Amino acid sequence: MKDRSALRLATLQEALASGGTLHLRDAAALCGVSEMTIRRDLNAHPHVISLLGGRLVMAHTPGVTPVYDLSEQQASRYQAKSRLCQRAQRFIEDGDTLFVDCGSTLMPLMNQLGDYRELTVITYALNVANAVAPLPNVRLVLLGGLFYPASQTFASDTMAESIERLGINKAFISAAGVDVQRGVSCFHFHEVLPKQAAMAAAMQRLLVVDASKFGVVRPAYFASVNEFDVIVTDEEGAPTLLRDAQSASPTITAP
Amino acid sequence: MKDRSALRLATLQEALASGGTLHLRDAAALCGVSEMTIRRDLNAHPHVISLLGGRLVMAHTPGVTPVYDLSEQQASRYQAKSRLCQRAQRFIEDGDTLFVDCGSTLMPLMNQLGDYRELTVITYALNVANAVAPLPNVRLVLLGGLFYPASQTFASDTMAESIERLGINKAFISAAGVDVQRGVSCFHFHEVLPKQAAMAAAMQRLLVVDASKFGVVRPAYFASVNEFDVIVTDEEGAPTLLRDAQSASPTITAP
DNA sequence: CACTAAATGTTATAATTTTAACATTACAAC
DNA sequence: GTTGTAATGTTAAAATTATAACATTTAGTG
Repeated sequence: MKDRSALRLATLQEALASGGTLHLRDAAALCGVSEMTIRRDLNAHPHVISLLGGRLVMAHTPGVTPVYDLSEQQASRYQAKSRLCQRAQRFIEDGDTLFVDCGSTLMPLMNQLGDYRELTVITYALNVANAVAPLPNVRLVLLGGLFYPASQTFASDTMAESIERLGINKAFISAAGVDVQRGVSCFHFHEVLPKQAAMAAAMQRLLVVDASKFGVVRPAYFASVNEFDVIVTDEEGAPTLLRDAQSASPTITAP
Repeated sequence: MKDRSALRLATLQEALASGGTLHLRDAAALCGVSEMTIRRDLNAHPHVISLLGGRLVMAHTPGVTPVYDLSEQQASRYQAKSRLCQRAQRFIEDGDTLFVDCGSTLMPLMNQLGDYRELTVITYALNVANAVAPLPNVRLVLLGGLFYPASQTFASDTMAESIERLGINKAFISAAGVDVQRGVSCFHFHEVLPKQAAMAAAMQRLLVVDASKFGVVRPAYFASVNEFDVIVTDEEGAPTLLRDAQSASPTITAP
């Protein structure tokens, strides 16, 4: 008589598979049993569906597992990223076609895109695509290929040509390291090609990095500092720090 | 003094951006204000973050918006889809390279892919990609392009060539209508090319449809019934119903 | 500095969810 | 049928979360 429980779980799982939450009482009605039974089912298999304040959600849904490790320190870093994107946002105009790089730096920017009348976003990052997909005013172009979980991005041989064919207005590029002598770098080699292609195709190149990346060098080099038209950052010293050792001069935005 | 609220919201948004939930009390501590203030912030902007039983989650997280329309009738349909996919699953072998079509029909199948040792999934649907992305044993190839919200799929001119270059083992195709005379059809025209390309490239073509699609014709025709090697369905009468009017004979799986 | 209004905090109360304990029902073996 | 066991239902109490009302603080203004 253990099948019953499994069958109910399957029912609920399917009900939730298409996305959404289900109230405990609805779940009970759906299966024709009491709420208590559903609770017991869920307790027996906590990995499939989780109960969040009386509502059932798929356990593997990204964004359901609790976050424990939030120190004050991290909070301020989050705020920093948000402020960084607020500054970056000033460069966006209605009707723009934006290339949006991978990583978490530019995510706050995506949340602010709903305010515009019409935009086009081009990206090769799954998290960026997911953030933009629900926005009705944003046209989304995802550059596909083989998925790399580490960076949540796609990569393919033909991505460079695909990018060339697109009319990119502004390229928002993120980085894991920025050094005046050693250039701009990231962690993963498969990110290099799309970044370079986007920078080559774009009319304006904007590097968005918080101050913690300065003086850091990561394995995958992809550009020199003066290839960028604008550098959006959050450190006061940044302008002099960057301008010192170079002849060309990107606009540097910092408080 | 409205900036404060916005700043807190940004903080929380960033805290949640990496995925996870945050308890109301932690959120309050994080921002250095009372829980009540966080509640008020959230109420003012209900579209960014939603409060689920005392926990904050990103509102756009797939699987957080409530499901309202779950009648008994639909419950049985969900079960039907699940059973359908259980039957379809029998055709999957370890090491396979699968093309997975768009729509909700094949979603239950994605939840069962974690059981295999190694698989490759090729798709042009965002919801399929999101379901598969977290699985460590599945290699994901997403066919990119312009995003069509109605079907959660991508489309591009070069998709057909991209598919040709891939070694597809089995193509799992879904449909919105199946008629012996008028063929197999779907709602959106931009789905036709990828479906046809996948069918052409695949070694085995499997049509997965529940019985409610029989005798239905939808705007976009993409194949005739006998182009499929296998038809996975859930109606008892299906085998005779389909085999009657055709000379070629796909294997038809039904209870 | 006083004054106003908005923002935030505090508290009590209401509503909801969770837990636990015990009652009932359904099923299987004899 | 009887009996035993597992599954499910019911109910009350505990814990948590949501709401509302009012108190307090804060920022801006003349």
